[in-house]
Amino acid sequence: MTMEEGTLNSPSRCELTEEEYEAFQWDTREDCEVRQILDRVADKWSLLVIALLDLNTLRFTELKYKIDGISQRMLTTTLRHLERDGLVSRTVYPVVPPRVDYALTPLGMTLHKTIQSLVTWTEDHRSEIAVARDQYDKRVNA
Amino acid sequence: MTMEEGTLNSPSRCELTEEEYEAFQWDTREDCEVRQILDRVADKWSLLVIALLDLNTLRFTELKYKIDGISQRMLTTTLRHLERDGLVSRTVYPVVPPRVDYALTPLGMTLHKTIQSLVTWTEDHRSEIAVARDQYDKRVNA
DNA sequence: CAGTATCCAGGACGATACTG
DNA sequence: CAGTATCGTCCTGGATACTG
Repeated sequence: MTMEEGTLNSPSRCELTEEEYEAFQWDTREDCEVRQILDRVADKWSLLVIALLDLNTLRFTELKYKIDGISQRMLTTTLRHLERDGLVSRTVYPVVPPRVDYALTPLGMTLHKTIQSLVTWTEDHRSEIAVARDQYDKRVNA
Repeated sequence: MTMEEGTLNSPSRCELTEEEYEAFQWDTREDCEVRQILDRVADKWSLLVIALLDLNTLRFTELKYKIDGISQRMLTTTLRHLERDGLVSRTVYPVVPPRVDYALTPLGMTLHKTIQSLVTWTEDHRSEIAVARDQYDKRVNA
């Protein structure tokens, strides 16, 4: 297993020999590129915006309406970030009143499967998590 | 397609007829269970802790050492949250000096594939993202 | 409609000191 | 070693008001 450069992309433990395992080290440096991108993608609002835009192109107000609890400011910020990263495209129509459409770029679309997997996991295990929380709280308050 | 209750788990657009698509609506309510869990799992530090523990059991200090930039306080907080959600187990050995091992629970282990998919995506596309950022910055500064 | 600008509160977070 | 406790800061993010 070559490891020219540190990486967050790790094999599962069982795929490694004892030696390989010992040698393996993640790159968790705060300034590393992967962590910066992860922070962006794994962001609370980004996740929701991407998932919604994967369903279809939406206007600013439509997004704001569909995402409960997001403020105008945070929606703007989130969209700018995603646009900067090339995940979302912004199309302005020169009409009055203004119309701006947001859509996923091809790059953004490649995230669908990944995000879906995260959401699916959450839905599949939410009851287990609820149980775990109850037990934990009981243990602590006892 | 039945939709007894709103859900974040959405099909891809192409899988829907026009009608189904119109009827489809996510549950993005702020207080919905799925969003709460997502916020936990998609958290910056949680992601790193889970991925590291997936490689092997670690002690408190080992985790702190391996995760660049995390403070003692945040590590403790993150671990407590993950423990509460039943993703991480905490084992205390009654020795001096104390020894506490953290490991993924079976539930936590089921997250491996998902998180891995996220990290892999990030690594696969980081150059594209870097290019997009450069272009965006140039456009804005022009 | 689709933002930008400004202000401000609250929580996240780091630093530090202390303990079983 | 593995925390807890406390304090102070910074920054996220909400509320509000204004504009092309």
